[in-house]
Amino acid sequence: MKEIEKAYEAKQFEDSIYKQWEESGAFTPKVDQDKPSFTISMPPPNATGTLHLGHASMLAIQDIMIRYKRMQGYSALWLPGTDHAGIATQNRVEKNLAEEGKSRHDLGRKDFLKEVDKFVDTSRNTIKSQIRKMGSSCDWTRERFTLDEGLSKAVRTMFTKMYKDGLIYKGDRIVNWCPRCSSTLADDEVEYKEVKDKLYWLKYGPFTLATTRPETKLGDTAVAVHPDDARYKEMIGKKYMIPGVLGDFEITVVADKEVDPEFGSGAVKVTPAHSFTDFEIAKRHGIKSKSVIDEEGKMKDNCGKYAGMTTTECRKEIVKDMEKMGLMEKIEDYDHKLSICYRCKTTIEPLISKQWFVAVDKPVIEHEGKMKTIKERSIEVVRNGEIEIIPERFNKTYFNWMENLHDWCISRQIWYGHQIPVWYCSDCDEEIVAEDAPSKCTKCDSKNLKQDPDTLDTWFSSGLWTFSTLGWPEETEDLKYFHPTSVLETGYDILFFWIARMIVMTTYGINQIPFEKVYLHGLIRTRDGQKMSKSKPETCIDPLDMIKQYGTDALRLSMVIGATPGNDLRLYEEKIAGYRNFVNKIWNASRFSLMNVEDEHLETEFDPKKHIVSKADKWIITKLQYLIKDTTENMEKFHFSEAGTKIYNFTWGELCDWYVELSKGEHLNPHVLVYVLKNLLKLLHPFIPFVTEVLWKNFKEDKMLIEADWPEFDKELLFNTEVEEMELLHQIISDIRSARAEHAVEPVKQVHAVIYAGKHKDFLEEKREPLMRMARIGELEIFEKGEKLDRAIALLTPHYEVYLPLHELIDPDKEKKRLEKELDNLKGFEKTLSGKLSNDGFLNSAPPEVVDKEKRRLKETQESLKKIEGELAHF
RNA sequence: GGGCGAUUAGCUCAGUUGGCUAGAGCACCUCGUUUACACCGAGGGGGUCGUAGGUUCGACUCCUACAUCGCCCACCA
Repeated sequence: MKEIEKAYEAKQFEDSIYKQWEESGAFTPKVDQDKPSFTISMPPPNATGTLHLGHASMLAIQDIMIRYKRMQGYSALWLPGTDHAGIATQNRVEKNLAEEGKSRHDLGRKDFLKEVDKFVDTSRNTIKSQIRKMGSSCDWTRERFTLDEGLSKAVRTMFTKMYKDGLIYKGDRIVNWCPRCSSTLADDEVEYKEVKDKLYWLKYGPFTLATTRPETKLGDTAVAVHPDDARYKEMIGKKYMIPGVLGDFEITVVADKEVDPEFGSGAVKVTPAHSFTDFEIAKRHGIKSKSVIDEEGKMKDNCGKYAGMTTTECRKEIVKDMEKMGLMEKIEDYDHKLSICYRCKTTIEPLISKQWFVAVDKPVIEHEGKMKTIKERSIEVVRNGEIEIIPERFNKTYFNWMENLHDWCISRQIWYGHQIPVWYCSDCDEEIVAEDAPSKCTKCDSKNLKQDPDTLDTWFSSGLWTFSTLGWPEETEDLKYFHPTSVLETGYDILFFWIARMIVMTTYGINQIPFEKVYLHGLIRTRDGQKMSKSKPETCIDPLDMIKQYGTDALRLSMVIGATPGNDLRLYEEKIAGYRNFVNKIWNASRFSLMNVEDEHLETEFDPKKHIVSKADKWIITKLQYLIKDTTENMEKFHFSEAGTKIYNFTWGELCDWYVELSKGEHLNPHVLVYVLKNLLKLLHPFIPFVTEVLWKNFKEDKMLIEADWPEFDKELLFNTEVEEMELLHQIISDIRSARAEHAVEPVKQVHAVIYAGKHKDFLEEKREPLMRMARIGELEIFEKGEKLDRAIALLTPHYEVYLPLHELIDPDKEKKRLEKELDNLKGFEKTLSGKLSNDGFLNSAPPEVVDKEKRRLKETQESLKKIEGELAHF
């Protein structure tokens, strides 16, 4: 007999349980050649972030996978870490400085970075403790940070390797420039915003042409037309002087297929320095470029009176001036998409600048005797199934993105991050690339060396994540044993940002795939499908707040059940509360059991031959076996929602509603109760680790649940005959309860029941006790068969007939109506079935077992029909 | 412009290679202090499965269009 609290209070237990797990070493797998390994690299949250639902759901899903595999006997490693998130973090610190009226330039690079480190150190601890709150069973002894010693070394090593392979080059190229961040952005770091803008029609020498950016006219060097456009055929290749606000300037007319003759006037002004398309056109035709916008988004000195203005100011002025000069034909309203910075939403200025790039179309990887580009190799590993993406439909998205990949700009003009490992000699201009800072110039021995001031794109280091965290470039035991990792689990929103780059960097860098499977989860949304956004706090659910109120287990379940890979999930508080109720239900099922169990029951090992006694035992044991089978299969297929739902239904609908209820009478069998419960706790543990571990402590086991063995399906423990019988019992009880309610028989009232049970007579006789108790029967008579009773409720099925002779309590009209309704129902069913069975097509084409089933059902329906018709004849 | 997803009860969603008269949770209605749990129990109402065709003996499930909503990608100035 145990004393257990009436309700489960999560916050009383969670922190101490987590501590016990961590201290037990269960999170820290060993390199063990006798065991298979299972590895997940945790997508590193930003070091300065705080836990949001996105993290919470990823942690829940990954923890489920890891705990499951750990219980199955794998050496299961879940490697945690944090990302320095260069631009994001630097922005945060700069913002803090701005409040003190300072800029990063006031501090200088060295002191500014000290400031950032200080900030990161404290906020990293915040996110780490929040990861623990979710119950994440990750190995903190192997925790990494993208900017720590080892990873920085990995970054420099990879950069050097790529440089030597000619994969990294420096070039003047047009880039996405964020004037606010003062940095370049990769193509996929650019977002688009719908804006209502103007389309300006300019009188442009012999042309009229449309543009959204009249200020870039100052940088125009060409006009492009479609090669087949008859209107401009004569002009191709010629040069024209164009009148402008700063005087005439010269342009060349070029023909290019990119130009859409349908749009505007069919002629495009070309500003190679400030437009991606124009840059490409100019390159194709050998046109020079003229740069007129600087890195602060202001007009350059070569812009006369407009010099120093922002592009927006300049646009206003220049439009005014053009109108004065009669150069403006008309201005139309125009909707288009503006490129903005994904971090700060500032308008992007495309401009030409000297940057570092990764060449994606250069064949450098030797694979099966062929030289392949990183692009080709990255596509290949997914196409040939070495890497499997779940759900599969994202393959298409991945291929499409990869195929259209341009050279990747990896330099960023910020201070926080991995500084590019390139040094320039001030004396001889030599460029030295090295893993470690050189002490002197390799060419002229000069000690006047200056490191490239730029840092690397954050995704460069995260691209190495799966192997750099395991010790690369050292050939560590961990690396050999745990890599390639098993599953990479993350949101589909960073398929390109991160997953694609890991595939690129790993297949090239160490000639391995980074992971075997990619599991993509969806976004968590509000109840009405909105994105939760920080700018609208009322739409956000704070996971930490939910944990406080409902417990981590409830939160985890609410994010896993109902979620399918790649699809978004709507989450709301009632849902979490619902799963808190479930957690309490399992708590109370255990509480009931432990109240009815002695120490000896807990101490003896379960012996099916000795301990399985009743048909009820056989029924629940069989159901448990099927549950074990289903759950294992679903876990293997990553169907976590399905697995969770089935365990939920078993726990509530079968164990609690029936087996525990049966146990309140003469069927109490502590051995089976303990056996079922223990197995159930194991199955539930990956989903709701805390409550299951707390309960486990009552079962006198040496090991903690986290280290227990996953249950195995045992087909010796299937008792299908008993299952059928027990389900008949459930049916009778439910039927009687239903009939009582319909006739408004008070729940406390004990009724008289007569059952004609046919071949089930002995079985029901055996189950007399629960039948009477659970259906509230005072006097029960069971016969094989007998006469119909008058003034009684009649429950008529092919397997049994139940009469409840309630005499004066029965309203004959009501009973007649009830029977008629059922009759209608059955007649409809009969029609469907006999229709099917008189159809030759069905009989010939359907599989025999389906035909048999329908035949059986028709027979049963007809039997019921006959009985009810007979009954109705008496009214 | 291209691609993808969703559309099932008032709400949120299941429905696994086509085969019970379509299920669950929440909400709603009726009843309830029976040996864990009111974070509970018993019972109940509620759906022409977005629309229109097609394939099939049989379609929520497969195919084709369309509609609505949402997402992603793309250099239309």
